[in-house]
Amino acid sequence: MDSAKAFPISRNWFEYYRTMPANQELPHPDIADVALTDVLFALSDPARLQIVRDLSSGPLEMAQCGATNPTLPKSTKSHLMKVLREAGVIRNEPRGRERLVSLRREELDATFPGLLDSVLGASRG
Amino acid sequence: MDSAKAFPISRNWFEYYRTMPANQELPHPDIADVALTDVLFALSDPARLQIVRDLSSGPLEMAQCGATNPTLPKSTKSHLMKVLREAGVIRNEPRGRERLVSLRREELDATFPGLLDSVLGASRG
DNA sequence: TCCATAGTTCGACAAATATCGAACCGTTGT
DNA sequence: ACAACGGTTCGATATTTGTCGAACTATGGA
Repeated sequence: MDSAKAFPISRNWFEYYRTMPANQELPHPDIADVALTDVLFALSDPARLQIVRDLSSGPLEMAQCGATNPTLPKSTKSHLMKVLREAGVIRNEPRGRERLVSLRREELDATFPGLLDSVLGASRG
Repeated sequence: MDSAKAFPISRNWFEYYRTMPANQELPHPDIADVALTDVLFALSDPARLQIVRDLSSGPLEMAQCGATNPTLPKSTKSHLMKVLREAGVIRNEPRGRERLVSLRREELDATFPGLLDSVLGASRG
């Protein structure tokens, strides 16, 4: 009876292992499937935009990304990454215990020419 | 006592005339006060982006803007315009009984070089 | 003078997003 | 082995944003 307690809230073994993968491959959308409005929305949040700026000079391990915001709860940060990832803006791949995050720059440039450049080039936030 | 009924819901004369101007000047933000994220957010909605595209070839009277969406309630449309206006993307000025809507292209280009071009140039939505 | 028109604001409600602790897992160092 | 670490997912809650009818107004024309 307490076997239910062994697994997370109201979830069987199958669903459990299907929905709780840590440090595993995360789904990335095909760039052909992302809409311009998705990208614009992902970039429209200051915290997310800051992450993108941090990544503009190269890939980073996730820990160094929001270095500007050291008190940011990790679940929140993870969520920001998720929005960016699902919008096709960043790639997030497991690297041992950590995760390497990078901009999907080439793909974005090919699909939305000049967009990332103008956003990153803007002096004001 | 029924003088209260003469004016809209629970509002005195002063507030009434302060908050209910139709076909009057609407406030436009100084371009120096708009953040990049505000612009990106305004453009991140398909309906709003469509309006911006409609305006890319020149000012339009409001009625011709969302011509793609003829069933759109006017209050909704007005709201879309408000978001774009408050983000500094469009100008909305009274023109007799109607309103002339236009892109604040020069100002935006000067402040966020290349942004509008890349967004309008994108083939995909 | 009166009416139809274009468009804003309000107000209430619906839907999408954000926030963050708790639970959890694989990796790595000890 | 095992505990600390980095990071995701869940679930609940708070906040923002979207939707749209109703009320309202100035304008322009009949």
